[in-house]
Amino acid sequence: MATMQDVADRAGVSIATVSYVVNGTKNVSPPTRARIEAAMDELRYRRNVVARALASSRTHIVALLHPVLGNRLGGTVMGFVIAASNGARARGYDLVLWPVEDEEQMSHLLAGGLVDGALLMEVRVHDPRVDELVTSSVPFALIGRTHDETLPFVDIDFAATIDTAMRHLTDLGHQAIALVDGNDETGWVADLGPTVRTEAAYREHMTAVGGRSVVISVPPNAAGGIEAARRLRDEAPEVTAILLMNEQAATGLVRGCASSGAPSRATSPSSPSPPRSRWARWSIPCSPCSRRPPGSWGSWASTRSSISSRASTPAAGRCFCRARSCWGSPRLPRLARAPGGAGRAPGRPLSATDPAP
Amino acid sequence: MATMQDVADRAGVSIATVSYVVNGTKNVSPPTRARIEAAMDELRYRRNVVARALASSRTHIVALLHPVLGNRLGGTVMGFVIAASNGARARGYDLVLWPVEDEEQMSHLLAGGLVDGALLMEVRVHDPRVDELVTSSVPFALIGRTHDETLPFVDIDFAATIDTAMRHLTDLGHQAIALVDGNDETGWVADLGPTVRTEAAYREHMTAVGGRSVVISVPPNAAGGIEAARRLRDEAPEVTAILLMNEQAATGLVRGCASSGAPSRATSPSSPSPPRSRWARWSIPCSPCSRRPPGSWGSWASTRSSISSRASTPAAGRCFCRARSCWGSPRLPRLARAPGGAGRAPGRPLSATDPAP
DNA sequence: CTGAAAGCGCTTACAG
DNA sequence: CTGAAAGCGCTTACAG
Repeated sequence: MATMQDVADRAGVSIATVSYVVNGTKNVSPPTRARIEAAMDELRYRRNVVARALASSRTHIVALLHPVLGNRLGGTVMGFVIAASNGARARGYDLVLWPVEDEEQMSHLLAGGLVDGALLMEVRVHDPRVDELVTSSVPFALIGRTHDETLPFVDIDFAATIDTAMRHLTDLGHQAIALVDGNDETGWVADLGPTVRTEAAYREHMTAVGGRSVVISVPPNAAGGIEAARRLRDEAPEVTAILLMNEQAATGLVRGCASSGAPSRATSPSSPSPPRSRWARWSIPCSPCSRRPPGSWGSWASTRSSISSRASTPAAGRCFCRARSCWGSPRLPRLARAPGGAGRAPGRPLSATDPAP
Repeated sequence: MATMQDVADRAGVSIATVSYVVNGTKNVSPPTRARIEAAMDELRYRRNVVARALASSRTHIVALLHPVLGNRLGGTVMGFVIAASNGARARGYDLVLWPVEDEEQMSHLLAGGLVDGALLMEVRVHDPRVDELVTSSVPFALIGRTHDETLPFVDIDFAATIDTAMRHLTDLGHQAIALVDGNDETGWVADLGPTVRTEAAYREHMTAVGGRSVVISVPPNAAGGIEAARRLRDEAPEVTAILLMNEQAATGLVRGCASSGAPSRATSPSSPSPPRSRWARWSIPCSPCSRRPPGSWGSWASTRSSISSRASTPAAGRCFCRARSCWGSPRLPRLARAPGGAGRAPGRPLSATDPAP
């Protein structure tokens, strides 16, 4: 692999000049530049990013920290990943997805000086990884937020999401509405921002309308969904509609509800018999709702904000899962001007134009 | 951030000695070691991995290259990711997921000297990224394989998968079996190893049994699935079972088939009317099959090898999607001894004990 | 067992 | 506009 010195030798210039044209840091006379570019082409020169990082204290890498969960990465997460990747590239950074198990591993990564900045996903309300991020001197932003909302973050507006969902269901005439959300043995899922905030918004809504809050928390998998269906039947038989904030449990939930009575076709004119089950018909609106034939199955696992309901009236193509989000929250610009001075102050958003420390 | 020199000063030793204890490269007398370790603790020393990488020519990072597709990352992919991550860590490496759009970006990454090795996913039969990998001097392995099977790879055994699937369906009495696989406007999906090899195995099987091959290739999304259902109805009405090699189209396919006739409960004793649709009942066996009540809905999007069939007889808890895989294929050891000599020869599998070039 | 020193491949004030 | 030189924070033969 050709080095910058090789290029300099071949072009008959100093290594500094080569650096100037490679980085565009200084003006170089056209003839000199041409010689250097020719030499680079001939030698197939590629700058060594490790050496550059050491000399400049900038790696131009942003890490997207994601916990190593067994789960697949859903559409919502991938949306963030792709947007972050594009955003990084547009600013001259590379975005890498870094699977980290705990704050210990994170600390190792951050202290190593290998990343210029970090993005954290699957943020919990009380998250030791965020503490680690704060103590590190690496600029960061959260995708999701902790209880401390002064930290830089972007997040989905769960209150608005719940609001939209509840309005839909009450418009359909539902009053006894349950929330099924996530839980696991470690408490990890229960403390996730989306879980906590959805539940809070749901309870607040139910209290406001004078209804009873029914919250069923189950593991994020098919078995959890089945369990939720069973518990709903046993513990809250009055419930006619469900908000689902546990994508991985969706299939199990539907299956469980369906098997709690024989499925029927309530709206089919050729079926004179009445619905045999409370769960006669399920509708799970989702992103490509516009294409969804009314009353038919939606696409599974579309977004975390999927809403499932017993739609006694077909949903008629409305889409309920476009969660309003807080992108570009006023918090971000404010923190951008936050104190911290030069260098990589914690809590400061990334910027491609940051000076080297 | 404390430097190695700081630690050396504090412990009253040379920087070399600190390096020896940090890396365990040489024996250091217990008292000296103790002083150094104390100094490191007090200073909260963390070795700068960038400097180490430059000096040693090894970054201890392995990149898992994945194309930036809009799709979510399914269970199969995540299985590979997690296994690779654990494997890397066990050998003292960090595994990062690097989203790359094309071979151009890959070349940039590989030449930069930032990764010690690379793993490539979503391999196509003719894949320019693999050519780039071969020309680079970075050791690599493919997850999936191209037409050139002398390159180091691990892959699912698609022939065996199809064999198992076909046996299941023929055991159920099916003869007219169609394959629904993937396609897109760029031809990318159609050239994917899984697509190509599944289709080949399917056609071979059908030819062997004297049946007609029916292959429907549709985009990997819900609309594609609906399209497939329509085309099956129009172009191959004799088909009674389907192999699905297009996870993302699963929901659309089922929806499309269901709406091509009214759904019914063929096996329910309380329903005297005969099935109104050819697609009376669908069963999609999947990983957690053992938990699946016979004849009920499986979990969606479980593996690429999911098989959907019109199970006139309930599948009775058998699981058909544990694809046999080629992990530890004899190819790997052979290539491990392949020519290429010292350093990072192309085509040589990664090893934690590789000497620095 | 320990250390002095060269070197990894760049960047970047500072001079000219 | 161009270059000599120090320096980024380590590793690693080589000596002692």
